[in-house]
Amino acid sequence: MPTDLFTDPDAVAYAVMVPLPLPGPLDYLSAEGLVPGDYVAVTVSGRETIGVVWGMGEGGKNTLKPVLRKLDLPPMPQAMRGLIDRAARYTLTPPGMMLRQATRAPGLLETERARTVLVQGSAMPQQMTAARSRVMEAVAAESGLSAAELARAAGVSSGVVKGLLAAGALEAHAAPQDKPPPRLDAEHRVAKLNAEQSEASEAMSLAITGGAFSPLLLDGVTGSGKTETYLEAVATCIRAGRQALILLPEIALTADFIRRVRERFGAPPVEWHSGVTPTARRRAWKAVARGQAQVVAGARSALFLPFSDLALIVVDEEHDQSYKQDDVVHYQARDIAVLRAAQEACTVVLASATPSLESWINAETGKYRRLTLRERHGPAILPFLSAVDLRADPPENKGWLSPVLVDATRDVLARGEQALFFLNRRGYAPLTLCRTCGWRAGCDQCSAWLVEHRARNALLCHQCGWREPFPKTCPECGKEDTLAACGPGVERIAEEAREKFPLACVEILSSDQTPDPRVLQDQIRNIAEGGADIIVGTQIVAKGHNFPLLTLVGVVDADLGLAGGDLRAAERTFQLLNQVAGRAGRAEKPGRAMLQTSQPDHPVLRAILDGDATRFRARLSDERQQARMPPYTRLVAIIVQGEDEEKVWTVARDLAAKGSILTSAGIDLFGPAPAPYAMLRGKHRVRMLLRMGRGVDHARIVPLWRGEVKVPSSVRVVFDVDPYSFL
DNA sequence: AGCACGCCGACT
DNA sequence: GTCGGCGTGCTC
Repeated sequence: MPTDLFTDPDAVAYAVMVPLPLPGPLDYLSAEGLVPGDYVAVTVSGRETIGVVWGMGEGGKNTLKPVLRKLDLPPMPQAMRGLIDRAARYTLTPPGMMLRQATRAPGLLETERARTVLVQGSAMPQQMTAARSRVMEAVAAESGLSAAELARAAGVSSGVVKGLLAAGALEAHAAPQDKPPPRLDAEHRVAKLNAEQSEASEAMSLAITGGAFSPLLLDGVTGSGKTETYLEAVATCIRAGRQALILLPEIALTADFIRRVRERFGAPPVEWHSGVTPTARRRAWKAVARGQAQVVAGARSALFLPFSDLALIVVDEEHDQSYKQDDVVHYQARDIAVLRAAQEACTVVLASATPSLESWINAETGKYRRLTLRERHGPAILPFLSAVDLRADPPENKGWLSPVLVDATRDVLARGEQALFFLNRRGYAPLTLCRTCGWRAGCDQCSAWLVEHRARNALLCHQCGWREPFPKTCPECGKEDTLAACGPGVERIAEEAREKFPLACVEILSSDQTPDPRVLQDQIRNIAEGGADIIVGTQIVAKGHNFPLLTLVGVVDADLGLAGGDLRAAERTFQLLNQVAGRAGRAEKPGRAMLQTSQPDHPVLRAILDGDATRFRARLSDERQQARMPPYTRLVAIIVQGEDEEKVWTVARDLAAKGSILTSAGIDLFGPAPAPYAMLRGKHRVRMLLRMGRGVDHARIVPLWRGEVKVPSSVRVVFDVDPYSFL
């Protein structure tokens, strides 16, 4: 790097985006003739960071710092830079934080070590022994192997390889250290599709080869074979030599799914999720950037991988809540997937048995093309659904399982089949109180009750993770044996199940049973294979796994999700209960699902029982339109938070005082009001909500408004565009 | 996001 | 008299 860069006639200023929460790119000097998309190393406040050239900078300044070096990585394509700009603008996030999502791989700044690989040489060996010809076959079959790997692949000693190298039959070459992922074969095992599936898969393939932005909604009932249908579209991408991305909710990214891809294409996809090790992460990122990764199966963060030639994005279980990221950056991966497909001019398939209202409306209005799978694959039929009216059939004293459900369970167990009791509530009891003085166990740091986990003899805060031993006496009045558990969690239902069915093996399936997802997978597999008679589970049982012996699902409290009055409560309950009910009878045996409820006439429960999803969504859609709610309008949720309650309220009130900026632009402002969790992890939280027509340019108005108020750094104002959580 | 600079409490 | 708490402000 020349020290006289300021006087170098070739030195040019470049705008470089860095992965930091800055309002825009920073300017640096370089004489290397960089182009937009080039990855570079720069210093920010004295620290070396990765950056991406975003455009030309403002020249003429003598104070600019130099670009340290250009990195040896394929440049970030224009489509990806466009995605980052647009996603940042829409979500009211600094663009650098979006870039951060796209550069989250270790070792990008380091120069990659070379490794020596062997290729076929020009000379022929004088003597061709059996061992030697095996080596030559192996080198022809798979390229990019080191000497040791080649010897292994051919089943010979390293001496044979060395001999061939000396004879010139093999030649050594320098290659990047990271081996490309195994090749997938589109013809490995082509699936036999039924008429409906073929039609859908052909429509997808046509869209892919068409080379234009095509959003598709694959609406297929549980068990209709959505996965094998879209995998045929993935095959089309592979045949075209292009790339495909399959997004799954983190929890559905299991060995089971990877196995299906391997069976179809003869090799596994590149994986990208929180469980991937740093080395594998670096390899995956580079393989994607170099166009070597043909198929990536990943969680929502995989959307920000630097694909060089993306032809298809599949968003499986597109309705799933976990696509909404709500930590550092707030975004809805399903929406970003559509945005990315628009940038790449490629196909995006949103697949679900219970599509989200947003996607359903987009299909109704023709924005998305709908592909429907109505037939359930194979012999399995949809479960028989019924409501148990808890007012007419109440559980006996101190229980939560009604006699009707208990009887049905007895029949199922007598046939050697499995029953599942579903309750979306971890722990033993959601509330503990003292019968003498009325004390309730609450978290000091959050406005939430502590949940009793009896197996661990502890009280836990489900918001911040606080844990304390279960008290022997009441902390308030000091009396013994006065603490009462109120309401059920899965542990308590399991206890009741063990009392009612002492001979049955009862297992709890809940995310907190084990911290290791692999152990959990093993546990699920063991249970699915008959390791339990009765399963008591939270919503993790709803996601993807097959339980072939399961023929009865009892939903302990079908009303649970309906309370709380949040926008999507009805929709979410509908999706969850539908999926849980769909767990029953997936193999040869017909199943039934019983929903315990005290409001059997509630429209959501009626819709589930009738199985008429279309009418349900039409009704929901009307309601939203009447109430001027999404997707007919856009919401922006705002949380003002900080440790100092007074400062938090001052900021909130100052923002509200400048509300005329919003109202004159056609934006309604609600609040400020204390958030439902008014305190979380020791931070006070005040909420505001903005509502506007879909045509309002929130990305222009909202920052303008926010800029009018001076916010001390001890208070944070967090924006959540299209919020899902209202806590 | 890090990180350095800057004013007010309990200590060798 | 100092060491250090984290509030505030900056990064081309």
